[in-house]
Amino acid sequence: MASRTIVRVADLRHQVYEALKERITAGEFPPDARFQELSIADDMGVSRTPVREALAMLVRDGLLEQGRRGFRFPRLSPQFVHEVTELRLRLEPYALRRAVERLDEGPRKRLAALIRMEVLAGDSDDYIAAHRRIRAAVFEAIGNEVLAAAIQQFEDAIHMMRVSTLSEQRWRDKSVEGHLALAGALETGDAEAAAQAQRNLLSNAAIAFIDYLERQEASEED
Amino acid sequence: MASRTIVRVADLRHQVYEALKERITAGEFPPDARFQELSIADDMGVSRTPVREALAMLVRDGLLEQGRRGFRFPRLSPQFVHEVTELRLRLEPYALRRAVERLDEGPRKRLAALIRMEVLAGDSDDYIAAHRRIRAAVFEAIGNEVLAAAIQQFEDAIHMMRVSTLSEQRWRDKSVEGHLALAGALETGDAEAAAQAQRNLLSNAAIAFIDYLERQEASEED
DNA sequence: TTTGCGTATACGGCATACGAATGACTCGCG
DNA sequence: CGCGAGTCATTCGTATGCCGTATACGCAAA
Repeated sequence: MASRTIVRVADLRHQVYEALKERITAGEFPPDARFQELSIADDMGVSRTPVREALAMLVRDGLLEQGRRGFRFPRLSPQFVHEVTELRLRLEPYALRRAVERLDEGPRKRLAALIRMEVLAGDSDDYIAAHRRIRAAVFEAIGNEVLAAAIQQFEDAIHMMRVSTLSEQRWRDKSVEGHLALAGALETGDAEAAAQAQRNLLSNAAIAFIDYLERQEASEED
Repeated sequence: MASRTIVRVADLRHQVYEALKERITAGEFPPDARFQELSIADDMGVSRTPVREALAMLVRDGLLEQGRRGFRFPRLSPQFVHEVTELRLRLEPYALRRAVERLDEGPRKRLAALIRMEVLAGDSDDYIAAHRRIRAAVFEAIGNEVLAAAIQQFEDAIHMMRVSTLSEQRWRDKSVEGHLALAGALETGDAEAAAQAQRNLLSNAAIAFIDYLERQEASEED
């Protein structure tokens, strides 16, 4: 008898969590979508219990917020964007500096090569996915899990912003440019240049999203 | 009929959460305590459901961790302490600088006065509680909720460390000294001095807890 | 005495049922 | 025709039961 691979299936709540998260970050839901325990449970063929717990996890991630009745998307205000950007500007350039100082030449060049490769991604969706992989690789290189966790605490909310901005070629170009600068700094081992490259990436991201929000608002009041 | 005061009772899960959190941060449980849904539910006279959700929230706070079976206290390793300290050193002095720059003279002096008052707290427990109130006041003064959230993400775990160290007079003295320096900087509006005072507080806290861990370890292998 | 296996029990994950509260809708009155 | 009160549908919060599995304990054999 052939030995069967034992598959340890994840908890239902985690499966529901992953499924919802994927659909949300893929932009499948309109901004005013409502998330109800029962309808999700029926859709997925599970009971409300794991759905409930999955929704609670998504709230923790900042991807949803809980009103009196049901769950909605949180409103991404310019205020929030500014506050997140201030935090990111405080942590991410520092993280890059630390990573460069900490990595040996080999891993450092490998990381740079990864960035150069990922950045070639074709369309918008590919690019956004590549963006995530780059960030994951970079922040793993910090060697400080707590710091990485602090940075990634708002990663999902930030991801939602990216979806809105990186679909435009011009912002994608800016982003590629910034990442190439980052890759260059990693190759040469220039910590300060890496930090500066990250600062530029962050500034551009904030500008792009604020711009998006403003146009959004303008088109709403017609 | 006399108009009845409307009391909005919080959800059971939040009540359970608060109750457990209070007991945990008060140090009522031994380090190897096990947290089981059923026994807690029986103790509090509720069902397992709200207890389940409360425990999940405590995990999110880093106060507990979930093994295959039940919930335990996470192990606070020196590694973790160093990582948290690195993050705090990155954020908190900056937050103080920002707060000083942002506050007008009135609120700034009120904050300083609050610190001077709280710091007089008598015994260890009072002092730890006062410590929390000071931090809450300071970080509210930043005016950046996201940044405050990032700082307070590990607040509960840090609180557990404080309980271990501030019970000793010598560390409490160091802490009072640091807070007085901070209050002085707030009064004069010296942002850089405030940041420096916070750096000192953090360094001492880390040294104190590492020292505690080492003695802990030494006394375990007897 | 120790190691390994088998069984018992305890505990957590999920489903489901029930009650309560909220929000929507309708009907009636101004 | 508009506004308000009452009713009804929805949906969340909590309780509880069942099931699968992890852990612990005891017994037997080496």
